Amino acid sequence: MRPDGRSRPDELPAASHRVKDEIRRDIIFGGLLPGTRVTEAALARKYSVSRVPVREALRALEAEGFVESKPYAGSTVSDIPADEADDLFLVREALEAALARRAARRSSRQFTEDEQGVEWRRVRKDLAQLLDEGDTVVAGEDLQPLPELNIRFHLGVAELSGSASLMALLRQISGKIEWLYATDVDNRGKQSWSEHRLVLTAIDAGDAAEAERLMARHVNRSRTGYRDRFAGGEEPSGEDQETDGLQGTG
Amino acid sequence: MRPDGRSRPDELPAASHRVKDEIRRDIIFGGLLPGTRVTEAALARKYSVSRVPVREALRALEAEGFVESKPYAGSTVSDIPADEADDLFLVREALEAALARRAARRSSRQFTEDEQGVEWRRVRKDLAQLLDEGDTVVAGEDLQPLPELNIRFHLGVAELSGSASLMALLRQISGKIEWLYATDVDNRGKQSWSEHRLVLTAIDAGDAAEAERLMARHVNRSRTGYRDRFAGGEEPSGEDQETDGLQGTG
DNA sequence: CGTGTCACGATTGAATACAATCGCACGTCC
DNA sequence: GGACGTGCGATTGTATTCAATCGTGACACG
Repeated sequence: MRPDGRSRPDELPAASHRVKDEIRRDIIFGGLLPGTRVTEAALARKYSVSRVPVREALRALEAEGFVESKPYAGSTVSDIPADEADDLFLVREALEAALARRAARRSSRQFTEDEQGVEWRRVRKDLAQLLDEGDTVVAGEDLQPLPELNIRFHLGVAELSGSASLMALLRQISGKIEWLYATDVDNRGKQSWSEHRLVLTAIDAGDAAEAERLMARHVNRSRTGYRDRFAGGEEPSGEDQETDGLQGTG
Repeated sequence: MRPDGRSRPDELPAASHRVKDEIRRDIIFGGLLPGTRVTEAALARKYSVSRVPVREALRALEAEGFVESKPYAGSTVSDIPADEADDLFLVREALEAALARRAARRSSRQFTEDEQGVEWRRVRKDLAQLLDEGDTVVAGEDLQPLPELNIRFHLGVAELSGSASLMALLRQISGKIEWLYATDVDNRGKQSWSEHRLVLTAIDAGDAAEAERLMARHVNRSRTGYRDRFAGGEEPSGEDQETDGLQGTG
């Protein structure tokens, strides 16, 4: 599934893209904390490239919202206000529900038309391996690799959906969320991971409605889990119905 | 409100950013059709800069999903499959509902703390002018400038929300949607625009729930309008409830 | 002592120069 | 005649170089 971002196996990652992924990874998991200023020269030295690919990476990350830049003032790692977490989760729920639904629908169509089916099967196979890998981690002590596996799973489902636009959106949102509470993996990790297999099963069965429902529930549980743990119910935004529910007047 | 992206009035746009906005604008409104290959040299000539800022702009637009690049193969304007439209609308609804709610909540707090209130008032004032401008356009014959005004309004609300992350998400989604059916402005334009004033009124009143509801309804009407006009009900995704509705089990 | 000005180092923005890669037409060989 | 290898033009990727700007600290002045 190549959850690293690019999907073609034949393309060697240009330094610009490689650096971009590295920096983003450092931001989400590693030590690059919000607010820290990152200079192009330092990044260039760190990744053994010139400043040009670093600049391109920073522009891309700026568009993704992971860094903020001002002309002639440099770039700093942007910080996520914790009070945005709940909203991010709400958006993510709508997004991932759509992705799971599309993936399931595509799965049921995949057997007839053999076009690009090889690609689909490859991603599906990688996802299976990913699930097993995650199970091994969950069974062990050190849950530290779980957040990254989590992102890779969700991006894998997104890739199954076949929608590049929606997948790009997910990369932003899931990255931000994982970034927000990678520390909480000890609590939600085990149960949350087990839900992934359910979602994938529904996708395999081609049950779009079920896949959508399970994924929405999965994300929603993460949201409430996060809120109960960190925010402590600070956002009385209508709580459990994330949209108004009355519609169709148009 | 400076819906062009940068919010500080004191910063002069770097060529990289300027070119980025220009290209994106050309993609959404202008003549850059999906699938067309764009070479760096041509863009550099067109905007009278060197290739470097063009490359940075392309990397940013690639991250935003407006162009696709492969190493040593160049960049092409990405195309939005029409069948993603409905999902984009669903995500946008959740996103804009959150943005409107945040804006309203922030509005009610704005009078006490005078911090950055000047910024808020500036954006609010620009929005008022924008509404009037749009009304003038709607009253006239040529509705062509309406899509851009539409984006600017929604980005303005996003700016009122105070959340940079969510605003970045909106820039992608709203751009894509406006890109999808800027042609349909003749149909939905007039009524859709009138709804903007309602939303802004609710925000001014600080009524978070009402602002959220109105914005969600506004986006939802756009969605159904688009679906009835273009897709013709090809997506039986549960229709009018965009999420499962059962939650809170976690 | 506070304040405004200015010069300098550091850093970013952009342009030019060079290297690497791809697509394609041409030619050769079977 | 067709398949395959090759050379060249075009384009992208990267490095180097230079220009523009910002922040800061010293210093003179009121």
